[in-house]
Amino acid sequence: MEPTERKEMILQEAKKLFAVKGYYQTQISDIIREAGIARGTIYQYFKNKEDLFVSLLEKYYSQWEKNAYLAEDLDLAAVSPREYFFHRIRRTLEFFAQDQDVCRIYLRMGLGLPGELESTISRFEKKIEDIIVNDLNLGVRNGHVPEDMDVRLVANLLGGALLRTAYLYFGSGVDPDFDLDRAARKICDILSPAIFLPSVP
Amino acid sequence: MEPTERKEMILQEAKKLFAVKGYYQTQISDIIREAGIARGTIYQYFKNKEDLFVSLLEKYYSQWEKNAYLAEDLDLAAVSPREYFFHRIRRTLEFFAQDQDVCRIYLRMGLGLPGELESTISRFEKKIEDIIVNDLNLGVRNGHVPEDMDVRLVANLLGGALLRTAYLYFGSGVDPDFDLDRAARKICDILSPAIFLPSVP
Amino acid sequence: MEPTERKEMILQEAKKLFAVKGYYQTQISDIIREAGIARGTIYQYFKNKEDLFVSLLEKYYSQWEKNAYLAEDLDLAAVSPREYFFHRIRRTLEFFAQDQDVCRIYLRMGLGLPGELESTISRFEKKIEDIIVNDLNLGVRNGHVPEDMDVRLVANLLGGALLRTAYLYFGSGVDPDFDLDRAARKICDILSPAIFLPSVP
Amino acid sequence: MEPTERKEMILQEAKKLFAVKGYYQTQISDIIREAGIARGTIYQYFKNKEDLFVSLLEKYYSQWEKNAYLAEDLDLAAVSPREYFFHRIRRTLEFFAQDQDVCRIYLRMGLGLPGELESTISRFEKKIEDIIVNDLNLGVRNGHVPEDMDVRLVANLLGGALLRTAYLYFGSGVDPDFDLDRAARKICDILSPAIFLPSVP
DNA sequence: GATGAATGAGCATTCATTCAT
DNA sequence: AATGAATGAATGCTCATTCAT
Repeated sequence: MEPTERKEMILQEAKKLFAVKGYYQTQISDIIREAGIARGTIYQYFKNKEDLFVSLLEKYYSQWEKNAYLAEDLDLAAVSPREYFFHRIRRTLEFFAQDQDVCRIYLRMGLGLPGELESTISRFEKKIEDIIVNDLNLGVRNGHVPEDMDVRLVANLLGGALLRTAYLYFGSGVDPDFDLDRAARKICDILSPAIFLPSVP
Repeated sequence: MEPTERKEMILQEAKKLFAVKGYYQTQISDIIREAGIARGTIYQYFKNKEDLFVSLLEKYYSQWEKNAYLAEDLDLAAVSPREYFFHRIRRTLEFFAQDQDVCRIYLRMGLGLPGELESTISRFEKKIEDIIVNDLNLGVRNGHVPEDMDVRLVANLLGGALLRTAYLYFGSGVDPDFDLDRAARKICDILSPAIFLPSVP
Repeated sequence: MEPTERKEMILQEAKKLFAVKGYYQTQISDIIREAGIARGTIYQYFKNKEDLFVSLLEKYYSQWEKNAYLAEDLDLAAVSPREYFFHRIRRTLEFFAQDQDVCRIYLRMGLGLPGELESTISRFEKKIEDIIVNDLNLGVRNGHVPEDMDVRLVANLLGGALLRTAYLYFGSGVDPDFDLDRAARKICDILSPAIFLPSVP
Repeated sequence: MEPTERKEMILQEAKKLFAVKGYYQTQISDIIREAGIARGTIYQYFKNKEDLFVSLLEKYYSQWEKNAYLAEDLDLAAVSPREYFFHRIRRTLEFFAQDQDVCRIYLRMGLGLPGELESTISRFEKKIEDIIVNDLNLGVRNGHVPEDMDVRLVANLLGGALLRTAYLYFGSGVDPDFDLDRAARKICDILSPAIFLPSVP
């Protein structure tokens, strides 16, 4: 086997494991077992475990970067803004669709907490989704939300949007002067057109 | 010190550490040092490290649950759908605003990868944000996007929404029949009203 | 409760635990739980765990000593040697019969190895017993051993005798000049009258 | 060094330590110091401390089993019952003679109680031996016991026999209907021919 | 005397990394 | 380049003992 092939193969096996078990719960022993190589061999290709994981991230990061910027090939003058937006979304989905493992790793879902912890934290995320789904179904029944809405999808869009925003605002320290009402109002104003029928006040 | 106080104090110190260093990189030694207690004391209040972390998650989860459901006290007949939506958002932000550490832990930002890994993966998230910010600024200049838009906020809303959706679709296996175009179109249609001026095609 | 009573009660509970779980596997926590006392109380009556165990041993040792020497009250001139021997045996059995826990502790059966170890070592002792039982049954069938012999009892007598002798000879170092044949012959000569019918060569 | 040799070497060193200090008081640190290996090396050959001890027991158990059953090679028709008995005894002594450590471990003398406990419990065994020795010497002086008797040996035979029998009867619970007199009589009848001169009543 | 929260020395075990072959 | 036995720093956890109340 070519050295390049072998390095690639190790990365492949490591990726699967990291995606499922996360960084800490994936042992070098797991990787060499799956890759069918000797313990020392891994250190011929990677400085250490961290370097192996970074290589993985870098590899897919550069793939994604190429992919993401390709969107700029689009002739802005020729496509409508919505079309341009559509392509951005499509390219992003495309990137993650090619590899569920990369998806899990980049979306921090497989950082590897012991089983119980993982499920406790997932329960929180599931609950948020459920609450939004309930609210949306209520909105549909009351005629405030389009009947044909994919509520599961919208619940994820809204949940993802809100949680990320919370992190933006508070993740690196909470500003004591932060105006909660104003922020909530802004987010509400931005997202409302996406879910409510135009007639809704 | 009361036993309850002491347990609470340990949770406080552990929370700070877990938020900054994550689960694996936070050692029991760190916690006892910060809490100023003896090694064995932690095991008087918690079965083990995992139990301590779960207690933390459960504690804030139940706080959040109370908080989240309180929104249902709102008289649906009395408030407009948008007002209801606003309150949901406000309550969520409120929960995370009270504690940056809880915010980091629940949003899986502090699950603890070694420094280099953490920054590599953050770079990816920052990049996504930047690309969206650029696109939005372009939209502003071209008159497709409201001039007074808080682009940083919207970039986070969009980024969070899209990434979470990607995980929804691909996180637990990629369906070979998945229709990329259709999914992207749906997402685009839902989110477009939130960013484009009504006049944009 | 009187202090003396309380000390006695702790000894009672500790004895039961030590007999079943052994010294190391019996925790102070076990003892205070069974005795229904506080952790610190035990140290009011005993210097430490070791002292508690020693107190236990000493207590029964002195009881046994009294019991054993009482045999000397027997009027040697009045009883036959066999009667005297009988009384010694009876007194010893009597001592152990009064308390199975003391029996287990003194006979080193409950020194507390983790389950697997305990059973591995017991298997060895059971095996020895079985071999002797087999041999004796063979002897009965061949008419060398009395038909009414309690083979299980004799197997234990012989096994206990032999193993203890092995320890006498080799437990504190093996003499290179030790004459195996001579020793085995001596033991055989001593024990043979106890098992074989007088007619056996 | 060959892997097999190394495993063997670790077992050797561990055996010595377990024999002297017992299971609990023998630390992994002791073993690696004596074996001159690194801490982790032990876990390359044994799952854990318990597995190491079990391996030790199993190893010698199987050696003994082979040794014990070899006795059955003896042509029963060709040897007298006493000769057969002699060989059994010889084989058993032979097994323990080869290794004082194995002797101590199997005969539960090295199960490792802290120094003081060990000596307290030994004192009891020594005392029993002394009492029997005294009695036997008395018997010699009175002409009831053969003059050339090895009293120390017989004391150990009798002590071992009696103690083991006590455990047989009471170790796993004391039968309330147990007939002490009858049992003592039986034991007395069995052992008397082994010690008394034929003329003794 | 009694209590039980607090203590911390001590221990088994893990696992990324090395290096002689 | 490949191997895998050996390494040992690092870590979570235990449990007898203490001492302020």
